[in-house]
Amino acid sequence: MTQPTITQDTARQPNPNITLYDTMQRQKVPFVPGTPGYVGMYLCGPTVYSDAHLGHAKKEVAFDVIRRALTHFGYQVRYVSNITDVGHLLNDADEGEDKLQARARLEQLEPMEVADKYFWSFFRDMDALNVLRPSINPRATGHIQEQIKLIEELIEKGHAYESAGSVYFDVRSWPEYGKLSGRKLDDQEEGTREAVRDEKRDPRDFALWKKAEPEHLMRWDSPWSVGFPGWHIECSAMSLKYLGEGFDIHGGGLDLQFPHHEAEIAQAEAAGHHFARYWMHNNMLTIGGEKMSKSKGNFTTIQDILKKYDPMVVRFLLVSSHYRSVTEMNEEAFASAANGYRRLSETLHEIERRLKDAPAGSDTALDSKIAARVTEFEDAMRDDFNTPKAVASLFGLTGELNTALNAGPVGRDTLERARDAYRSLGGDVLGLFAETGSAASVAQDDASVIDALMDLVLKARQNYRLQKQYAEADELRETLGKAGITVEDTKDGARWKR
RNA sequence: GGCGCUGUAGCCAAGUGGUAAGGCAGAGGUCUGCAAAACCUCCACCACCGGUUCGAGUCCGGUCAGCGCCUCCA
Repeated sequence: MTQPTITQDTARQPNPNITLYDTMQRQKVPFVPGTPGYVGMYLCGPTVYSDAHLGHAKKEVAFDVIRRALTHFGYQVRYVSNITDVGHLLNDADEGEDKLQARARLEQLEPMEVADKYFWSFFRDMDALNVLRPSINPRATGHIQEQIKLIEELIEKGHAYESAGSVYFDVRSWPEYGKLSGRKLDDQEEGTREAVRDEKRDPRDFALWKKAEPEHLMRWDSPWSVGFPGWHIECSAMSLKYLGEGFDIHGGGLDLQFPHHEAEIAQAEAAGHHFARYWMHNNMLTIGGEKMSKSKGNFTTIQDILKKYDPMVVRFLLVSSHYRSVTEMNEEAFASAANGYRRLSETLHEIERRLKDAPAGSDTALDSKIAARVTEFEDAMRDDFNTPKAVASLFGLTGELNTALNAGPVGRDTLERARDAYRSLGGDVLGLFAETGSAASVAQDDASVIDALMDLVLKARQNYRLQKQYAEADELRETLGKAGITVEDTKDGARWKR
């Protein structure tokens, strides 16, 4: 899998006037990074205890596109996304077996084997979807010391307390708790079971450190007990470690807004740190109007969908809706995406074919159309990363180019501008047009053999056609079709594709 | 119950008060030996009822329907 090259256009202004929707302020605001020219962003990554599904794909692709767009506009981006490999509890009642351990028992593996198994499968899926790897990919189990240190700071400042070997955040000591999600403490239900409630000063206090039960496998030494860190503390500790005080963007799924992100903020700020300056949340992926989720069981894993559709089609479908909108998935949506995406990529491929043998010169009228579409695309992305609008610009460009290509030869300079527009906007920014299909998997040697054979076959067919022996010509076309090869007759002769 | 969101054509999906982007599917056409591809044309009383306004999908109020969070979740 080749990672796309991000080209930096030094002529671009360092301030591209990007606006984004900040969940904390509940409105679109101008994006101004803390350090001019640089962006630090953190994305809550997966808990590696099962295969990723399409909901995870929406989140990963959404923030990947944001990262790519920021890079496109000239920022240097440090993208940190964690791996949660500590087995947190099955529910927030602070009781019971952890998710990793449960899975390990099921698969007859050590908890860390489970974590690594799904760690690798996660990146296999993300690579297929052309999601760029994080700049830094910290694992929670590798940062126990940092988490303990943050907990100590919180105890020292009077915002956390130890109880029976566990440590809890004291929500009543931090009035700002709830500011991200707009909740008041009194509104919240109490979800904790009786036994644990006794350990807490307030039922809404959440765990920073949990004392391990004897049967709990993942455990570390700490000043309070042999145990494991709470659910929320890793993200506070690791984002601050790798991005520093007051980093720019914190992202995640809308369903993490409360309690996870709320807790992250409280932990960091109560300890005296400056936390994220902008909060961005992607909306959910739905199926039949309902959120796709592990617990509902209505999920499709990325692995399963890739058996049916090209990963670029999946990605195209995801960027066809806005990251803050719900994305509805069904068979018709996938089929629609497959057909639409094919039209875009076929045009790009036709341009690249023509470039092999293009006349010198350029078409100034077409050049200005291309330039207008590039501007249109970039304006859409500047406006809170409006990918559906940006995709519409690509379709506009595609129609204009196909009209010109149908009309006759197009000059090399113009073809190169067109190709660069596709590769830069559709490729580098939206992450499309990565060659991952069967065509890319054919070895180079085989490809040249196939090319030679196809030249021969098409020449024979052309002879039949010239002699008006259409039955024979059509039979050749049908036979090739059954082998997965499409033959199309054009003004410039026949062409084929797999 | 509390907080919040959404309802735009058969499907997916944008939309910053000024006569509804885009894609897919569908219909007709151009091109072609026929196909295919491409291109052109056509295809929406914006859930409902009030209100504000010269003007509302867009703002306000209400009704209905659906969804999310408040428990693990992306």
